[in-house]
Amino acid sequence: MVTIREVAERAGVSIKTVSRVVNNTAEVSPATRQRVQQVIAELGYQPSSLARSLVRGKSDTVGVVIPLSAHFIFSRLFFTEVLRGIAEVLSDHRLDLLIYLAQDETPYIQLYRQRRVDGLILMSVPVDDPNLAGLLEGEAPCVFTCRITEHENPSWWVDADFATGVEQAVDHLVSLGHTRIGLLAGPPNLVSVHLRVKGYCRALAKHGIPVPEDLILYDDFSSEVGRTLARKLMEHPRPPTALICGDDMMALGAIQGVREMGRRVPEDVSVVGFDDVILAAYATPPLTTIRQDGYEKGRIAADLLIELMSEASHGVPRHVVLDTRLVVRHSTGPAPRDSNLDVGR
Amino acid sequence: MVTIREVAERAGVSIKTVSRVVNNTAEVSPATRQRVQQVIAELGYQPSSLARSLVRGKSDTVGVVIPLSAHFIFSRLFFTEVLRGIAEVLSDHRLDLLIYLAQDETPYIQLYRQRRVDGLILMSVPVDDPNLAGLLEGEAPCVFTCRITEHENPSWWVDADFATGVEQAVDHLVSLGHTRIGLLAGPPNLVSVHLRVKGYCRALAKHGIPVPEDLILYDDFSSEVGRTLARKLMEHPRPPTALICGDDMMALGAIQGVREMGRRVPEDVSVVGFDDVILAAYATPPLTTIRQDGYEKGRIAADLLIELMSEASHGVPRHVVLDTRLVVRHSTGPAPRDSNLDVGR
DNA sequence: CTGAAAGCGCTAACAT
DNA sequence: ATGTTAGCGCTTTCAG
Repeated sequence: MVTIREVAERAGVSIKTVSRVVNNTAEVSPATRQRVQQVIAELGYQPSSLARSLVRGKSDTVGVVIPLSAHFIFSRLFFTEVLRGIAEVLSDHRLDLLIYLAQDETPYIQLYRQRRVDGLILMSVPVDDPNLAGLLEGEAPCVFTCRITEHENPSWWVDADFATGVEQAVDHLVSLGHTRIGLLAGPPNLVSVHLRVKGYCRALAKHGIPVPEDLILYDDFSSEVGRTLARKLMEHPRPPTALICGDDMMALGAIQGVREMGRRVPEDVSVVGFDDVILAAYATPPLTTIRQDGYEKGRIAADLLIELMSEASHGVPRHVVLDTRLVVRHSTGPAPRDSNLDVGR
Repeated sequence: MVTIREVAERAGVSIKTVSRVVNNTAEVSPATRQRVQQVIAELGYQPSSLARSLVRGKSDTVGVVIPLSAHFIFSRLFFTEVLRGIAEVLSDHRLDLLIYLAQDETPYIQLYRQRRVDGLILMSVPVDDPNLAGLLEGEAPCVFTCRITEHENPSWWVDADFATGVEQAVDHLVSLGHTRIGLLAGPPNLVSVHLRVKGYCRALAKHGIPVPEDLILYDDFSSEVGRTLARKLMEHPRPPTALICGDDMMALGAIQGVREMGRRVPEDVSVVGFDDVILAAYATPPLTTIRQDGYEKGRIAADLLIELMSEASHGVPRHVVLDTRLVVRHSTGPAPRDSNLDVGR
């Protein structure tokens, strides 16, 4: 590896002068500058980012922590979109992006303690994450791409308005005549899942429909789980005529499960997804879903972190709530005529 | 930030002893060890990875270079699968993963020159990438997840057997009675695209079908392009009855384009994709496609790199060719009866 | 405009 | 078993 010292020797100057040329700092006589630059080119010298970071006390790297199993995350297309947003903004700011898969209970905060990164972006942190305590005490600059509690807290975050999103879905279904609406909410240790349930209850109440506790199911986001839960609900004595799912993969699985039980989508059962990942539009039938903009979420998360890192005083916590939007496609339709005849039984 | 010096002072030992405890090297008396460990815990000390890397001369980080626009890459689901494979293996080896978006002509090799990473994994490098020269001279340990030339060269790589993959597709279509088969190959600056064309020609020859040069189209992998090219081919005086596409997104777009021109899939036109990303199975109709295992590709790439980095002598170049497999779903069917009646006109 | 020296936080010889 | 001394490659005072 070519070092600054070799360049200095070869150019007949001190290392400091080379440093000045490289960093374009202070004035160096044009002649010297040119000579140094020439040697740099000849030798293919590149300053060691390690040494530089060490002395400057920052790594110019941001860690994106994915605190779930890799398989799980990468199969959630939505995260890919968030990642794209993050990657673009970071790249624009010449910040490097370190992906960190935090399996199990990895104390990923060490990434910062070790100064491997200057800040952290946390994707999908569950409420019971053991790192949360330290993070909330402001140990490291970090922003979350999800809320981590429903109460006020000093964290910086971007998140979608899940409650309103689900409410939009319920409104849509009710307008189609549905009154038995199931909810495959997602894993219970995510705030966003609570919010989905909250929106669901709020919307039903608004329409004067009692909340059917037995139609609210919790489990991981995955098509397999969606399939299983949908089958289960279809076996209910009074099965729902519509299903709202925590994410699109779950919805796709649910469609499959519904069909396996001999029902059609959307003629017999309507299905709504969440996220509007690329898959949704291409599905069979194209999926009605609640859109949240992952790319934008990622961009904002990165912007927030950059702002946070630049403040010496970690300022007042900021958070951004992103709107959701119902995208109506073909997995939802009018409630079947006779679906509510058995109400009185 | 807590440094080794503070720990040493507080524990009343030298920094070297602390170092020994942290690295579990040499023998330290149990009493001392325990005292030091206690202080470390109290102070929440974590060794600076920066300083450590600097002195050890390696960063324990691998760079994954994505030398195309972020949007393009992230919309190619296949890369997400490769990334998952890479991430898992790296994580198992306690190697960090740096994502680098190399827009335009970024000299990404500097990541290594600056010792920011110990090695590079390169995704989808076009033949005209200006960094290739340096890379092939062995400037940095690197492995490619694609071939970069069709000839022998000293690079390490994993890649799928594209030629055979497309050949499998042609065989399938011919067995269904198709003789006019179009190819939406992909961007012309990718070796894998040349190989697709090669397999296509080889297979047609095998079946005694002349190669229809005007049915081979080159352009980026994207559903939009797939749509446009498919429409174009449908306007051909003797349109193909089957389309083989360079990847699944392109195939999905092609299905759309075919439909827009008033033809049905697969009754009038059969469409085959490539990759078998998760989307393929959920599409309408479910897509017949040539499967390549991205996850495996990623894992192997990472394994190869780890092997390469551990060899002082950069050994003999290794490469791995992955099998492809035709997955028949519902986007392909028998050639329409009268499709070849106009052969003699 | 340029250089000498100190030191970022750590590890690795080489003592003791 | 433990400490001292040099650096790793760079930037930063502070002089010249």
